[in-house]
Amino acid sequence: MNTPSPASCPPHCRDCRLRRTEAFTPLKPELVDFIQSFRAETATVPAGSSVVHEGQTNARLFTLYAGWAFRYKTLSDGRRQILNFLLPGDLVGLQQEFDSVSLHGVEALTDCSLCVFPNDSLWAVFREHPRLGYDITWLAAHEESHVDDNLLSTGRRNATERVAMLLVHLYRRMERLGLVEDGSVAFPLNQQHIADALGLSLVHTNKTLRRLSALGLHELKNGRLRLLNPRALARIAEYYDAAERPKPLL
Amino acid sequence: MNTPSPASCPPHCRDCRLRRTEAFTPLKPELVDFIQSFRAETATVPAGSSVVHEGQTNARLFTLYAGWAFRYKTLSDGRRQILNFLLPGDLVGLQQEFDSVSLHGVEALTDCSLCVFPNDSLWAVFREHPRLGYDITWLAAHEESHVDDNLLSTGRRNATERVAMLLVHLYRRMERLGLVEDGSVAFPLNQQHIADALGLSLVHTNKTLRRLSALGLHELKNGRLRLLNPRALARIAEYYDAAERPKPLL
DNA sequence: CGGACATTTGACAAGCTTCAAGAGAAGTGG
DNA sequence: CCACTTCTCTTGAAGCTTGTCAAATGTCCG
Repeated sequence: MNTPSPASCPPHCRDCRLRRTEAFTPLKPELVDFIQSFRAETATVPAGSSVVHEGQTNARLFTLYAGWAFRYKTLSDGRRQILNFLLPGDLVGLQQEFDSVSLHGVEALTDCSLCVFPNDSLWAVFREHPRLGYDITWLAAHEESHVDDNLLSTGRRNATERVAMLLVHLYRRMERLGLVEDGSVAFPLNQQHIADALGLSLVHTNKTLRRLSALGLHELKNGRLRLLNPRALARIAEYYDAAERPKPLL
Repeated sequence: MNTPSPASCPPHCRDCRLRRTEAFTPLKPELVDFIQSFRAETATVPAGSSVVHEGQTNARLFTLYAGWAFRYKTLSDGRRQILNFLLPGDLVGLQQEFDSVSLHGVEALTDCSLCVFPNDSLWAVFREHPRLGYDITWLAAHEESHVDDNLLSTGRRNATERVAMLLVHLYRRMERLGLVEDGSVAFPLNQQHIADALGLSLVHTNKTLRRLSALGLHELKNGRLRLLNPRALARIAEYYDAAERPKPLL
């Protein structure tokens, strides 16, 4: 076990650790209470396990409370593409609420804690609390924007640019969540994950990572990522820090 | 001018041509009337023109009523990635409603007719008509699923598979809209568009297209696409016809 | 006819993938 | 505590897919 057990969801959403950070928009207490009453259960899943299978029916809607996960799709011969990474506060499973069949899989990278919402109740949320419906749409639009970025990377950036992009992007997201410690962030991906996220082979991913770290741009060690030259990495990736606004949290 | 002027939005949404097709979910007349009252204006834009610039502020939200368009992102040296294609009925501009700055551009491929909605009014829609808010979320989730597919293609499919995917995908979408005529559909993309959508170079796109058409799989002529061997194309692309359900329409 | 633009083709270069194999690191069981 | 296994990381070499360069052909339109 290389990842310590993550914080579990507190029994009361009012005590939610995430809501206290700058990363999320404040919500009226009565709405927080509604979210809690809406929540069907809390759950934990171990690192490496599948949270939602590709093609699974009746997958649940949930918020990732702690830990890392990713969405992915595969082709029949096993080629896998990671679509985006999921960090605490991300809402997962909207697509299957509408489609019944999940078109992508979700896998836990570390042990994860989830706040699980009941099936087929999404319409009730919109009807009773339009504000939350609006927030959900906000989250959906922002997840799409992450996928847009990844598509630009795999389609038009070369290997070096892709790797730089991934490192800066994930570092910034963790930073946003207040999860920088000693100038580094937890980084539970192995090189196969990076390769699958960037549309590269494992070998080429390794060589590209080595080149960047030999240039002194980053350090990846003991499951933690440190950006030694964040400006250079951002320049390579053309990463524009879009002055992230607080996100809604369900 | 190789594309005939598209149908303009009718003055009354109740007369909307799109609503009469199988592709869209029926909506209570009073909601249709609300959408009409919500609509700020109708507009047409000529083929090739920019509808939304990358980085534009205060871009509008609109439904594409007729014609083709696409969303894209570019890098500073001009490399362009097309994120997805927009066909009649698609809702455009949700991301910038939340972000104020548009993170992607939108360009008209053909002359287009748009139903334009006023700025900053999205929250009012959710509040007054949660049903429409729910539908908007549905559309957002589905657009993301298209981008997911494109990311899988550029990340993990080879050139032949990508081209086959694009041809089948766009043909099926047009078919869904009832726009097949004589076994072919309008296809206003040039090879540069195809290349930019698939993350390939123009030259390689050309050679791949030629190979597929030499094999008798498709025919691309006079701005129209005909699938001569749709099963073979679908097999190459691993395209699974997800038995499209009717979509909401705003 | 001339100009602009899209398509097509060939030749060559390069980036990335595949194959192969060794070195570390971490967990398992005797 | 130490072999043993397994998994991840690393490196070199060779080959193939794709990109780049260049130029010809075709098409549309003024």
